[in-house]
Amino acid sequence: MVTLAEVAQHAGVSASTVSYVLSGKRSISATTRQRVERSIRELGYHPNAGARALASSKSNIIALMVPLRTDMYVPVMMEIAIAVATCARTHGYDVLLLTGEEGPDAVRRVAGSGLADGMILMDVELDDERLPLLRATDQPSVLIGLPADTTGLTCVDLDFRATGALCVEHLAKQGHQDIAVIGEAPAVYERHTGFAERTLDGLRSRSRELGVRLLHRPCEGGYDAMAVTLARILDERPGTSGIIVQNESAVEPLLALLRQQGRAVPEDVSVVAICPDQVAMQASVRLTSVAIPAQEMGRHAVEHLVAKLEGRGSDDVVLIAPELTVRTSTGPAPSRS
Amino acid sequence: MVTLAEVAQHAGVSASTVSYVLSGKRSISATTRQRVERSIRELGYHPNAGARALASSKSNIIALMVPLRTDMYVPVMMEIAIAVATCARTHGYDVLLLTGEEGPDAVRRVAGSGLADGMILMDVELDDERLPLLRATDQPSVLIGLPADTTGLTCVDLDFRATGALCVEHLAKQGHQDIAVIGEAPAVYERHTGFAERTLDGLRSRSRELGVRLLHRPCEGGYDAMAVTLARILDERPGTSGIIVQNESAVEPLLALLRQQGRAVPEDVSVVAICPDQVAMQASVRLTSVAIPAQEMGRHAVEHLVAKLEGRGSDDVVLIAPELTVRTSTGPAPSRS
DNA sequence: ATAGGTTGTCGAAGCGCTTCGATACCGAAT
DNA sequence: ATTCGGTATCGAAGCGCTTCGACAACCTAT
Repeated sequence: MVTLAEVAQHAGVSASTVSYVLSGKRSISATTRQRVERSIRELGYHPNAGARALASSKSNIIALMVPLRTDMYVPVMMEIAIAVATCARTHGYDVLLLTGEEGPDAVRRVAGSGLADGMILMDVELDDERLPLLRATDQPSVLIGLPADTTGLTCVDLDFRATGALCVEHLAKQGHQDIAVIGEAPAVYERHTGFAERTLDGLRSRSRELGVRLLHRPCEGGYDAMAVTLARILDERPGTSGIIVQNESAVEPLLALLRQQGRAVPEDVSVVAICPDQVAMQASVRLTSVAIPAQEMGRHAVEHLVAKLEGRGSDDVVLIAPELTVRTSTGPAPSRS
Repeated sequence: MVTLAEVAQHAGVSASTVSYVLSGKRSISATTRQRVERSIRELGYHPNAGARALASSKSNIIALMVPLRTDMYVPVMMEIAIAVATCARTHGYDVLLLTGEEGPDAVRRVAGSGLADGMILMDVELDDERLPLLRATDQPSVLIGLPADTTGLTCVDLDFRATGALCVEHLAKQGHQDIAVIGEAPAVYERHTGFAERTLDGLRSRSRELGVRLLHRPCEGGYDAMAVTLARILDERPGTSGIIVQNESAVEPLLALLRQQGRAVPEDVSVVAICPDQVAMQASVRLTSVAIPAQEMGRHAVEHLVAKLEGRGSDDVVLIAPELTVRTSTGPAPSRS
């Protein structure tokens, strides 16, 4: 293992000079710099992470806390995680993967040990138990998701309220009067995951404004649960001509069931999904959808955190504006006959 | 930030004593130990990761390199990653998330900087460019997946050869004579991802042994591609009564298409999937399947790596035996009429 | 009673790096 | 000629921890 001292000796300079060449924190003459850089290359030098962390009290590591559950939004979570890792690297940071399992303890451990310079939390609940700790330790952090109380916190999320509104608007504009919403599993609403409630809020208030009827039903996802949910919806509101789905694992079952019942999409029923673009495009019908911008969220989170770590950050809430992409699953409402 | 020295002072002992209490590397009297532990608790002491890494030249971090692609086996990858993180924690290790993006450079960087004590590589290709480096730097590592040449490497994977054989066996035993295999996307075979070829190998040799006809077709996944692939298969082998799918994103489209064509599962066609249990159970038909044991693979990988790091490891290849779970998508072959 | 072995504790020497003066040199301004 | 502000470099002091050798204090077998 090559050390700074060896590089210094090889280049005929002092250790501190090499360090300054590396960090650029003091001016170094061009000739010296080149000599040092050459030695670094020739010896294949890599600075030792531990020593660096100790001396500078910065680890250049960002901790990313992902939910332990693997039963929901898996592709989204994965995409965010990868975006975070990739983006962090471009800023010179590595990413430490923490699972939700340890819960608040992980926050304590990471903050206490100086393992990471800051952390990004995913799957934040409305009243998350990690938040008090985060505030108390003033650990630089960014949340992906929106808790109930955001004071003193930096958050990034899709504007789910606007997302809901946008979906209703799109359908209403096409003349749909009776709209059904197939939501996440009941457990999600019970856990108060925020995004689900905000979406619902947007859906409801916009439909009220536009004077369309809205029926919301949570759904476990999967074929059987979807069958039951859909039957109930059509029973209660036979005139339903627009459906909004916010549940990845309900999308394909829904389409299969509609097909099976002889309801054509979009001639008889229009479907709007809130899901990653990939899901919308891979489905058996190209779905009109509002994308969940996983990459963008990951990138934003990292950039905000890095800004904080460099002292130019601020606490604020970034809501990404939703974008609705029209594909072939929505069209004008069938004329009422 | 509380330091070791402060704990020592508070407990009225020397710093080294505290260190030995923490590490257990030398015997400490019960009374002293308790006094120290109390001080640690009272002061809320957390050892500094950087200092520890520097002094002991062990970071207690495992690097996990995940593929950058988010278009394949996402749930499996995620599950493995989470299993790795969770299991690593039980052994006192944290996990550093590296994306495939940096490629071999990441190996160099991590090995050189002492950032991680060892690494786990996912999505290993038959002739992976990271392998030479791994061998050269004798970086402790474990691969998830099987490269062409495993000398000097430790690998963990599902025994895909046996998996293929098992699927054929199950169908053959039920009297199916004409079996179709819907495989991964052509790109996967071109990339020589190993597992696909090994599965195919198992499928082919077992079907030869059992005297059943086998037709293998790669498939992009998604509804449209599946429609084309299925049509071709049924055109070429109208008598096909058993289908084996190894492609998560083809499963649901396949079932939808069969339903649409009036082919009942399992009365007319039996379907066996090679996929995570969750996919098999959430599908519109409970699928008979061979599970991809993501958790187990992650756990194995960590345990092997930890063993290596503690000096009791050995280079070997662990192939996890496949298990076929019979659900409701397979049954006796329809009588030939 | 003495040598020999345990057991429990301490002090000090680093691990490889960053960073803060201090120093030496240069040209420009007085 | 002297002073001043810059620039380029060095030396040394730590960062917080681990670990090794030393050393008391004690127990046991002779």
